[in-house]
Amino acid sequence: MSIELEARARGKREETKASNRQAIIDAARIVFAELGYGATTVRDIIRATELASGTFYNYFKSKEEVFQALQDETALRVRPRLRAERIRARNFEEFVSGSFRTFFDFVKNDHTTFATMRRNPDMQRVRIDTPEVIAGFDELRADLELAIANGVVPATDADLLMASMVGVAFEVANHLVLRSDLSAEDAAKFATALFMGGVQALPKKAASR
Amino acid sequence: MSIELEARARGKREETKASNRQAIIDAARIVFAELGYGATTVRDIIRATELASGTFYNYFKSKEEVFQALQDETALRVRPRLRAERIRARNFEEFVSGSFRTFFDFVKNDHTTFATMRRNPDMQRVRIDTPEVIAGFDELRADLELAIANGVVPATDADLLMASMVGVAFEVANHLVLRSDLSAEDAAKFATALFMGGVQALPKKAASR
DNA sequence: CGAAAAGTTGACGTGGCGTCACGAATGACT
DNA sequence: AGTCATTCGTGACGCCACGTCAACTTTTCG
Repeated sequence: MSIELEARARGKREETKASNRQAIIDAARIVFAELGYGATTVRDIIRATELASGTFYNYFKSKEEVFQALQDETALRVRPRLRAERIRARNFEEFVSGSFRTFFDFVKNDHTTFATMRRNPDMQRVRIDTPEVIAGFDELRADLELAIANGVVPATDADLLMASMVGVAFEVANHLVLRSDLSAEDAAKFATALFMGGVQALPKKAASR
Repeated sequence: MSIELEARARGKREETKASNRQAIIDAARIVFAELGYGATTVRDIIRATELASGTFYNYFKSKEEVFQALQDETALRVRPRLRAERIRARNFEEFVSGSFRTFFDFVKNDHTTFATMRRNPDMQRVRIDTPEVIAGFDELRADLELAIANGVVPATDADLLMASMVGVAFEVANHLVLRSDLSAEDAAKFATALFMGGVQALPKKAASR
């Protein structure tokens, strides 16, 4: 019923296109999680769908591109939460703690996404900063610049401050996944304290970038 | 002459083994830097040597293993410098600033090593934490635990503190390579200030790990 | 010197890659 | 409803990288 409605609204062509694309992405998520990113081949992904090999290439150029689509899907879920948290913040402490807590909570709960990057032969990590992820970084930098302009944060290099927050977030997130004795809350408290104490001491700079 | 001496001392067998292994590593360094890690194939590396394809597999199982050997070579150069810097430190400020300065100096000067990870299709980063790299992390954590035991640093989670330093170091290093307006010294000053201000505020913890 | 051990070589079977000619499904138009 | 053009799924194909292995060459040792 709803399928028929959609078909009438969008046309059957559009319909199967969307469904094929999603089928590939869903299959890829499973296969990546099972074999690890490095070991997965395009063929593995195709086999996990009911499509022919040629069809894959109508939608994606390579497994890298599928992975990007996955990452973008994830980033699209997290980015608005982070943004909302920062906007809601009435002071810098809430800005920082809200960001870290939201991110770490997400990592703890959405194990699969991070597990993909982790389940790899040996100690190899793959990180792809997709457009959506980069946009998230830019957004954070812009918000930091705003905070600087408002005098909430001492004038310093916003780009480096952003990079530091990102670096700590990702690296601590790894330990969060590996250590069972570490809660998202404790990790967030740690990172927040580090930055709240740290920003006061940062070297002054005229304008950033 | 020196070759003959070495041959007599070590045996010709050992001699060519070492030379073959090094030839592969050297070729790999060039090829990785040229094509990027992801795009490089084992065959590309072999073609850059004068050896047959079968010979490669007498020395390495895959391109991953060659890359690990490269990483280990690099880590082996940096780790002692970092360690020395931390040992020489007479207080925690020197500990932190010495570490960051040494690391960032290395990244700025030894462009090739970091460039390999960077010259990749799109925005894909590959990071392999080899045994040597992990040993470096462990060493840093141990030194931090020592600093805590000596009361130079407030008692906190040494593992998280280590992760934070590593995260900031790597992420800022990326920006260091990309931004022409950023010197190793400025980056080190920034990171040092962040941590010197931050550690004072860190949440207390009984014993770490 | 001669035989055994160690190591090198490149051809080979396997399988993934991306393409493309074909045919089926769709939708536009009458 | 019927015709036609367009879009898209299909899978066989040529190409190349992979890792192996039997034959060959070099080194070692008695």
